[in-house]
Amino acid sequence: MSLKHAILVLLETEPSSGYDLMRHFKQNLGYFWNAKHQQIYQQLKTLNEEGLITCTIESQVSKPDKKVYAITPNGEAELTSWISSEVKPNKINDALLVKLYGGHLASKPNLLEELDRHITFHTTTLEKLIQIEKTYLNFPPIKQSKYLLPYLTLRRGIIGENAWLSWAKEAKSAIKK
Amino acid sequence: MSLKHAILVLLETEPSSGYDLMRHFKQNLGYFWNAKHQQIYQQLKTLNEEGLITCTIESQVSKPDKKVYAITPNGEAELTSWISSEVKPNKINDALLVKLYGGHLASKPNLLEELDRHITFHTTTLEKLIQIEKTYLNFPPIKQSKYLLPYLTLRRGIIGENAWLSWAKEAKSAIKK
DNA sequence: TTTTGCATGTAAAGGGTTACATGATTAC
DNA sequence: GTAATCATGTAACCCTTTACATGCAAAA
Repeated sequence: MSLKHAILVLLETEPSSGYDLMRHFKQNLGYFWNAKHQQIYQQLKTLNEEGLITCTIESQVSKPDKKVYAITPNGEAELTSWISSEVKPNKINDALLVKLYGGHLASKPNLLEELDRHITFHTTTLEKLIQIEKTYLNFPPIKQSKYLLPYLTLRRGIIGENAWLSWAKEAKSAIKK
Repeated sequence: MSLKHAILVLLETEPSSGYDLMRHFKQNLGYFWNAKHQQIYQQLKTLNEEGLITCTIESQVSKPDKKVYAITPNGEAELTSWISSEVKPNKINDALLVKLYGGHLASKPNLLEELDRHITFHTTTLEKLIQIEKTYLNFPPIKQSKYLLPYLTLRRGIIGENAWLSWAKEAKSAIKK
């Protein structure tokens, strides 16, 4: 259960609405945490009931009202304790690999097309991450060291996507033969 | 929903009991699909009710009875149709990266210890995969080409774990500074 | 004698997806 | 006029984890 903690981490940086968090997940954190808006709104409700965050309604000009959530001292305590505890290594459930494993039931063109679709997706993701990295590398050294830890998670994305793509290349040429 | 299909893929190769499948998931497929025994037994029950698999009880000497499941023609049809359809790219939810992202709330030694724990885990996984690869590479060419697709999923594991480890190395030395 | 392996499950709770639902504003 | 962006939610269902539950055989 870490959507809870992912949200707390984001709120610890700055108070945000559910919609803000949603964008954050999509843009910045998408390569390591994903959540749908329904899940985020529900989780915010729960965290609010648990007293880990507070809610303030903000009126806006020519835009709907916003519910801005901020972390409470209790929330900070919960987050700090979680951050200091051990996390289990990630569970991997990869449907594409299940497909490949049983790929003798599909046609070769079918498999290659599917691989290409995924290659397109991963290439786009990698390009986005590289763009973000460029921004980071243009920061002055002080700002760079301030954002080192988020940058390292970005590096994980870049290294991971590169590895995925080189695997896909290998797999494609092996299947073609 | 692919535990269903992961099980069908395995049963398509050979009839197995829930316990057999569980071992299979732990040993061979653990780097791309994970499931607990409770989930497997439940899913087998469902698949049986849906008529995608059949169940035969096998008595054994000095061991408990076994329920051996086999795929039915309906199951084969379902599996073939799934294999030929598109799969969504994997959702990534990585708690360790959430922790790192908010790592300013933890101590440096704490972060490094956690990284080391995960490095140990990934190193062990990689070693196991390399052992399996060695076995494959000693197969005669005909057998190699027969098991090419499962081998490619193994390659994904090896390339992925190598990438993870080189990231972790980079992350550790960046944090130490 | 205690642990490991074989073999199977139920029940409750938690986490995540899909479908349904609304409504204003802004840009094309 | 049509699509996208902003903004929030409920309900049903599906998937996964954790806790509880049993029992024999073999090996350490």
